[in-house]
Amino acid sequence: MLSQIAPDEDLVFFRPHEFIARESEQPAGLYHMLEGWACRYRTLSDGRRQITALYLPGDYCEPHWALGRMPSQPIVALTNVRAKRVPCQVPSGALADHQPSFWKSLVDGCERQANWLVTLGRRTALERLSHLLLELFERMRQSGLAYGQQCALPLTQMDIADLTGLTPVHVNRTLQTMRTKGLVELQSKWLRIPDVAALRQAAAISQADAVI
Amino acid sequence: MLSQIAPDEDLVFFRPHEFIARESEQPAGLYHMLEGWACRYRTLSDGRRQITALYLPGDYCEPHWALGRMPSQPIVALTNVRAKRVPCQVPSGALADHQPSFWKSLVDGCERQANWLVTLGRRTALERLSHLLLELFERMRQSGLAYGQQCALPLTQMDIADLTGLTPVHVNRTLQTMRTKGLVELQSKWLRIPDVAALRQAAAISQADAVI
DNA sequence: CGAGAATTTGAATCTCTTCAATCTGCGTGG
DNA sequence: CCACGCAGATTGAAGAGATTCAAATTCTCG
Repeated sequence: MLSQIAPDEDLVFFRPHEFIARESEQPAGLYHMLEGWACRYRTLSDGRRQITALYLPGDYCEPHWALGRMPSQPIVALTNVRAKRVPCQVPSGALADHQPSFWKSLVDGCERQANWLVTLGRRTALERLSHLLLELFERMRQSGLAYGQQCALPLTQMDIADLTGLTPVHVNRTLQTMRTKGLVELQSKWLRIPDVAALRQAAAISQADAVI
Repeated sequence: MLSQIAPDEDLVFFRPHEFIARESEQPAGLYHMLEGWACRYRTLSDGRRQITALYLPGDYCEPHWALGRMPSQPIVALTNVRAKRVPCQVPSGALADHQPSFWKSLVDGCERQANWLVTLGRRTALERLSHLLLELFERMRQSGLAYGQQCALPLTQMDIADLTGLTPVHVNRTLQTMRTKGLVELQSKWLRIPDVAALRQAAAISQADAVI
């Protein structure tokens, strides 16, 4: 009984590169991200890697587990991560008030994936990077973690390459093009978007579309 | 009362190219596919198109709608489609026996998308086509619609291009390479896979991985 | 301050795209 | 029954975007 209500009982921490979940291993619970970033990915036998999801503060990692699934792709922390662990089931009982954010997390994740399929399948390098930076800024903003037109972005260019399906070298070159055009300022893990409308145009997103 | 139990009341049909759902328009219901194929897609302003989901017999189109979402991408029939329309909510009451297949459809769709992110982001044309054909064959097989090592595949090369993020021309050339190598036989909307193991290898899928 | 990680730069190469033309299969109508 | 028309499939040649490999530079942190 006591263990059920002790608040720090379910607080967990991860260090960068530490596994939060391994493929086909029952996770210890569902993680409600409080701080830090994590990602889901797959590595092919020859080393090619693709990141398939990014978990930011406020996200559930990973809603599917509550529907009786095991992780089909590993998840690692990208930064220091602080999270609340909750039982691997759809929030109910005392946690029932979490239901809305749980379902939102699940469906948002699905829709983001559908959008990324379009980006990876049909957009150019410049469009992919624009799309990624817009999405991340918007997600940070919605979590109250953006300050004006800037926010933290704790990814290396290699992480960005694995997100966008490009090589690190090409990410670097394209980022420089974008800086030259005044589309973004990105340095030392900090992102600034001087003109959101211009970046949206570069992302080949019609003004009407949602970013996330 | 009567209308609730009349069995053909909820049977609906669509013709090729007919919209099953439009972006941001409340759909008439959830469609449980009985026969035929449909797809979800997005078109960019300059005409580039990416298909983001394929609905085959047995699939729910589209589980998200039951969780209070509107379609974020349009859905059209690719062939003649016969489907059962059910209310836009998680199956309950008299339909409660559909719950397992409903949740499975939802999570399977998510996992397929995650796999496709890897394919679009990191795999070559030959690997993408191999992956697509394997997935489709496996899904048809699980629905009892495969015969030995063959099944129907009612897609044009242009559809395949929009699924794999390639151009129709390149799909054509790559398909010929695959035919030459004896990896597939594909003609007049009919697919035959002489050697599944060989095709899996071509898809850069380790033998342990699931296809879908 | 030193060492490893991350970023930047250059040159050559390759995969895939683009544009254009031709060929094939098939249903319709004369 | 054959001609026509059209969508889909096929082929060729040239070009663009991204990759690869290698090396140099800068950053970050212990």
